[in-house]
Amino acid sequence: MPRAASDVYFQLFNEIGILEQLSRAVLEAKLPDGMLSSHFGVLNHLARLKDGQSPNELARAFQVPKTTMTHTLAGLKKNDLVKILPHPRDKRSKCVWLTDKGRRFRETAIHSLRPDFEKLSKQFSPKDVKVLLPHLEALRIIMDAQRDGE
Amino acid sequence: MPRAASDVYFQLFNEIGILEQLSRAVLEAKLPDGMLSSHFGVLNHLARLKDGQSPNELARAFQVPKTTMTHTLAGLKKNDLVKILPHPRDKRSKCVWLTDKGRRFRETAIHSLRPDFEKLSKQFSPKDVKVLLPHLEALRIIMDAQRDGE
DNA sequence: ACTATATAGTGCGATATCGCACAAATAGGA
DNA sequence: TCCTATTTGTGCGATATCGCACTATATAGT
Repeated sequence: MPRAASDVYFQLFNEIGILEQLSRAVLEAKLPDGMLSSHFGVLNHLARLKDGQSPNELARAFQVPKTTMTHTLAGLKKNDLVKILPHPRDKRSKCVWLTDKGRRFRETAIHSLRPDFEKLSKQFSPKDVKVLLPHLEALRIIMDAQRDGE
Repeated sequence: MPRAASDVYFQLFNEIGILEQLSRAVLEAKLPDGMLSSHFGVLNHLARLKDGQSPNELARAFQVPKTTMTHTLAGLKKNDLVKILPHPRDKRSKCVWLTDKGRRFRETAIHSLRPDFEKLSKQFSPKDVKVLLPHLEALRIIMDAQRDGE
């Protein structure tokens, strides 16, 4: 692979990294005190896809060590945002479920971001987003698959 | 702003967040032992833009508390990847410069990512990247400006 | 010049994240 | 069945990150 090609990939992930920093700051500014983007991320994941997943599945989904997920889940559980039940068949494992409070919390957090999106939309329209989004999704799906692949 | 519009922005940043997790894992897998993406990020920033910046400027660039940057820079300095000199005029401030070792380290790290990019390119070509990159840059510039703006 | 305010960097304690190692349970093969 | 290897979650200690408060310096207003 020629250097120029390698460089564009590097640039791509550099931009993604910067954008993540910026958007995380916007999100965390809206979250209540002890709440971190890692907590919100788990709530959002459970709500978007499905809850009842195991801590281990969550750890792999977030590319984070199991111990970190144990800790994050403990925080969510302490605030009654999730409930953690034993797995019905596998006695090693557990299942993480959203509580009603957890669902409401996520909804509220998303809602509170609307003014930020509103402001952004004046310079970067929803149509611009709709152009961008499919490409990002495609890239994400590919990278996700390559990760599982080995 | 209608809910549907708000949702696409949320989706956008969700994808960006996931992609950042995935790419950070790829990078950190290639970094030597005590080295973290936060360290590499600073080296890369100093190399891409310009070195000689103050710890405070770096902290603001990375959206991170000053104390965190102090700590990160201490780690880089300990490994002779940066040198930290007093600011010539402002006695409160300091200037962070890359050492030759720091520059080489960054080059090596970037080089070591080439096989990963190579693999990715089979499903997501450099041309695909070139379509994506300008949109991301535009968004990043806008968000960066809005952040400074207030 | 003097005072009040703002800014740069850091020490300190709290929390988050990580790597290692382990116990309990499961899965797979002889 | 029995033995081994794998998987799941967690305790523990180390490092990273964060918020608060403080010192030293610089800036602004008078």
